[in-house]
Amino acid sequence: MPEWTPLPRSFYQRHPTEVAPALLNKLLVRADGRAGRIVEVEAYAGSEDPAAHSYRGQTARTATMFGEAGHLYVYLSYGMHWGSNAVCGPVGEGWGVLLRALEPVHGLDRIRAARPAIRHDRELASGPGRLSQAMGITRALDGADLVSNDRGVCIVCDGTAPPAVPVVGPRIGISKAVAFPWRWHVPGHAHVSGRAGASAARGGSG
DNA sequence: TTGAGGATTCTC
DNA sequence: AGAATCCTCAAA
Repeated sequence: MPEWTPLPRSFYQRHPTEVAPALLNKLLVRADGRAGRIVEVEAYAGSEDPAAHSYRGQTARTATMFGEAGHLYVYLSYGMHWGSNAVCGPVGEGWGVLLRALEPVHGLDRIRAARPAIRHDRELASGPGRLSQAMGITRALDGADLVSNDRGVCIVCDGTAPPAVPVVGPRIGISKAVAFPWRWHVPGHAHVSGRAGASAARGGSG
């Protein structure tokens, strides 16, 4: 694997609506060699965002979200899937960016082994639950530091810039603040979740 | 102590 | 369209 340096703390110390599009085309990397390019993200913004887990203040579940920027916040979704977020902003705000889809780029053998039932590679990590399963992320990694790489999870830049004009739209799967345009993805990318990714895989225009 | 409601995914 | 599955949190 190439030598990569994790993104600095300062990268995360901004509002999630700035951090989220900046994370597109960065790489999520595990110490065992698994790595994937981030192609879809959503911002969640604490007390200003009714859809955020952190909207009503800190709880046991969301403690990591209210901590230092650059740490991994992992939550259980629908009782069976894990969701992975990068905490951002000042301590105490409860801001974060949900990682929704990856294009696997390294450690494909391990990633496929973690997702034995899939038919196509585009289903390996195209969705927050799939992404976490593909990368071996569970609540056990909640609070891991993506900057110091203390527990074998980090986010790096391999020199690829974020898309100049990302696709922006409403977030997926929420029932509050449904109109906030706080989801971003790489245009025309086959590994984006849902209809957009499938359309891109067929050669659609976006 | 209770129960409604999930930042989803898979199969029919 | 419906099931799977269980933690979280506010208290109708």
